[in-house]
Amino acid sequence: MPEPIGVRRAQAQRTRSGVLAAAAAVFVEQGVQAPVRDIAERAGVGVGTIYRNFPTRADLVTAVYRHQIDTCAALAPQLLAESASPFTALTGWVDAFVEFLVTKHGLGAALGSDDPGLENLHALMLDTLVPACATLLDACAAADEVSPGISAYTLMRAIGNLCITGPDYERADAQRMVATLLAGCRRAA
Amino acid sequence: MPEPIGVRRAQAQRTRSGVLAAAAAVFVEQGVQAPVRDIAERAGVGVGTIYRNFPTRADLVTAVYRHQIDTCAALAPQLLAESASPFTALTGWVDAFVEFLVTKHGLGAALGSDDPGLENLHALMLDTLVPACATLLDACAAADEVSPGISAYTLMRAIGNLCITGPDYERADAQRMVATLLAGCRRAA
Amino acid sequence: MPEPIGVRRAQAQRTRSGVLAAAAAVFVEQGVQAPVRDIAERAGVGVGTIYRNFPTRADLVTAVYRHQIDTCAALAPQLLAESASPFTALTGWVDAFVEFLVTKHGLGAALGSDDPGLENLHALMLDTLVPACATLLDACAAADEVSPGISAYTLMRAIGNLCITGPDYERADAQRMVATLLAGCRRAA
Amino acid sequence: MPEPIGVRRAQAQRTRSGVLAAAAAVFVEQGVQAPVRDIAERAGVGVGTIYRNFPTRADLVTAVYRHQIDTCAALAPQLLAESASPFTALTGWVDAFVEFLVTKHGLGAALGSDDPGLENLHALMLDTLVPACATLLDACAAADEVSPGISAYTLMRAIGNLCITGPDYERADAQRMVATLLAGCRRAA
DNA sequence: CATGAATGAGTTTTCATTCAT
DNA sequence: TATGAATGAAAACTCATTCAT
Repeated sequence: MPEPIGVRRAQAQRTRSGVLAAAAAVFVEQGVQAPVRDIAERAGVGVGTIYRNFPTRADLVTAVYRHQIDTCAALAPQLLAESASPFTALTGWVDAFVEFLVTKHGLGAALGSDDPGLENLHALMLDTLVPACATLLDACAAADEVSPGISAYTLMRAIGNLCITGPDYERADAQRMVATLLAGCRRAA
Repeated sequence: MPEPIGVRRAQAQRTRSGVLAAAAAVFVEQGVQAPVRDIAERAGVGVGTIYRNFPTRADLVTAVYRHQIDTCAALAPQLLAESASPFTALTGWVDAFVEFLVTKHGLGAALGSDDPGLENLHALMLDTLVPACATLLDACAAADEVSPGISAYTLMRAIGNLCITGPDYERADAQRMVATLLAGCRRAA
Repeated sequence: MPEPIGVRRAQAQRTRSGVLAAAAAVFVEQGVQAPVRDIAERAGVGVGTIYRNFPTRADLVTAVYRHQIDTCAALAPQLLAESASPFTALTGWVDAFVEFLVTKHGLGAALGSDDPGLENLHALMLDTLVPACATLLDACAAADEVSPGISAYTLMRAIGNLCITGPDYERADAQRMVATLLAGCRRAA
Repeated sequence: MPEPIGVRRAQAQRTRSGVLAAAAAVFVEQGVQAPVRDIAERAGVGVGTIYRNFPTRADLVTAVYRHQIDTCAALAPQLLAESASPFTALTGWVDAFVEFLVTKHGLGAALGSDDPGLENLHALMLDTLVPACATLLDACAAADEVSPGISAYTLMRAIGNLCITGPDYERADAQRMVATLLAGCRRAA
């Protein structure tokens, strides 16, 4: 009774999705360094399955955040088109980015980490988020709203760092500091 | 003459200093979570010596940074007295703080960590650095140079985070972003 | 057919049994505080396997002795039914208990230990062996063959202690002393 | 200024006594396996001093208990002379022995241990306590008060074991069980 | 393809013991 | 002789990773 290939593939995809959802949840609770076993248990699969689908931890981390990263990137042109000024668009976009970061405990640290295994995530950022942010920054610079000397990458790393929360420095604090940083960018213009 | 205490004490002090130096170096390379054994090897001592002098990792981390923290704190009143304006003093102090942070890779992360073993370091900051910074912030607020809504603690955590460096986000980037953050504080005034 | 579960489970069971056998042997030689690594080596498994199957030392100790403890407990009602007098039944049961103890060097000490990790074993005794012994003691007391003032728990602890053997105080000595203790119980009646 | 030898020797003796007192106290609290450092701290000396005076742990343990052992041994002929019957003398002597054992937590276990380092203590028992006890036992046997088949050594080991106390099996329980054992000896006569 | 038992390297931590002073 | 800093072997425990089924 040879199974139709499509069924298998669909099942495999479901497994993969389950792992991603579990990993996302565990990352929120424990950070991206959480034990593989915890993720496997949460997903209801064996650890082997995790390793099959995501040979390295970075692969898993990357996959977990790829969709949200893409969504975030896509927001840039949309905001630019809708907003009254480029800086307003930038502000809106950064708000969304921050929201993304503070919801995923540990990702900020992951972005700032020099763990060689997290290169993929870095690459993903460089390839999608940085250009998106750069578009906005360039528009702001063109409108003379921010200094042209600030690179999108550096700004995003800074924002990523500011979003590393903890006791006595929580979500709201991170949001305020990022807003302050943006204000500093504008003033520099 | 049961013992020439002075000699022994001097030797012990030398050992202790050697451990501190080794730990500082290893922290720069590997962060404050570096294996105790690595520090012992670098210091040329047994692990037991580390544990004798610094029973917990936090004790070691704290000791490594205590002197510089104290120095940094002492700088605040001095700058306030010398500077043309409170904000200039604040800027100068933050420069020194950043210098301290970027030199000690991993300390920024340590400050932001919720690792229970790092409470001592937290306490040290709260007890010395935060009041020093608060003095400057209060002076700035009194001179209407910054918004009164920014707490010294939050600002320092933010600066600490901004100083988590890595590939493509290095010392100079951190310094620029901190300056931008400060500019944002001023603008808010 | 994602997995032939039965085979795996059987193998796991075999591993578990092997660990139990190895632990039993090592306990005889070194006592229940023997290094985990020694047990792992004797069993031909990694230490991780021990920890997987028996997260705490107490879990392992308990598992090693559970079967024999249950068997011993089950003997009590049987002997009571078969024997000419309650005291004869008690004597027979204590013989079996002693046999159990002297075969497992170190268990007597384990029973007497206040090591918090051995609570499980204590609990196991209290839940199974003590009631079994109490049944016999009560019957003896009812028949006026022993003094009613002796608690089953205390008697078993005493017997456990008497069974801590060593050079110049071996199995036969322990047996004789336990018999003497029992004789003392009877005399008190 | 050459010190008079006698002064030095007296000082050394004082040190030795202090160590013995400290060791006795620590043994009561932690058992004879207590860390050497704890004893040194309690005695207010360095660990080196302990090792100088008592190269092995057994030397220390033995020295700690030697005086009391001697005292206990000396009690035997005295009780035999004073008592109405040999068995009464034996009972009194055993009471004293038990008192000695239950006051020194861990000594009972030490007596029963096959730790090769505790041979000295064993030897001390064999040389002093066993003969003392044997005198009493022999007298009892001669008076037909106990069975002649019980060796003093075995009886003392048994008593030592019965005196290993712990939670739920305390001093009073040990005393009762020892009394029961003695009763058993008598009955056997 | 999925499973999860097994592995063992890596880390922390404790303490007996030594030895320079 | 006394000191106690230093040592390092020993033991516990964790978790990433492999692989037989």
